[in-house]
Amino acid sequence: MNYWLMKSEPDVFSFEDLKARPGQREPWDGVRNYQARNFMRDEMKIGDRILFYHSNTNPPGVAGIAEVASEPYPDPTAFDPKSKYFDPKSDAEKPRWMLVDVKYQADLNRLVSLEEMKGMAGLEDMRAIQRGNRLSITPVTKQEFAAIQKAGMRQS
DNA sequence: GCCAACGTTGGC
DNA sequence: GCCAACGTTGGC
Repeated sequence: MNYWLMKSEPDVFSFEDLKARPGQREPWDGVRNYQARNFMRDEMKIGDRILFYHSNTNPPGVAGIAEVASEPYPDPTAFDPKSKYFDPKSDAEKPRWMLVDVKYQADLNRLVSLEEMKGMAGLEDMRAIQRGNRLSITPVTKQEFAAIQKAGMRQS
C-alpha cells in the first residue's frame, strides 16, 4: 500500500465536505499539474491511504484520513467548456488529465497543523512541508503517515 | 494582501 | 532548446 498527501482548500472542498458527499466519495478533479497527474495515473492503487490536507487556511494542516477509491480515469471537467478547469487541448480521444476518486476513511481527533509537522521528529524529508512546495499531491512514507495519524489521534 | 517559489508559455 | 515573462500556489 502507498501513502499520499493531497491538498485542498477547505473553502473550495474540505474534509467535512468529503464526509457529506453521497457515498463519502468524490472525484479529485481539477488537477492541472503533470507531476500530480502522474501520481494519480501511474502510482495510485485502490486502498492507498491519503492525508487530507487543508491549504490556504489558518492554520493549514492535515484534517483527516481518506483513501483512493477508484482506478484512474479521464477528468471530465477538462472537456467541459463551462468548467473553470476546462482544457481545450484535452479531448476524449487523448485525455490529458486523469484523476481518481477519493473516499473518506477515518477521522482524526484534531487537526495536525503544518507548524506541528515541521517540528515532528521523522518528518524532515517530507516534501509537503518543505518551504516553497506547491505540488498538490505528494508521496508520504508509511512511517510519516503513521506519525501524523498518531499525532492527530492524540487529544490535545 | 504580500511575495517567494516554481511551473508553464512562447519568442527567438 | 534557452530563458524571460507570466500565472498560480500557498504560507504568512
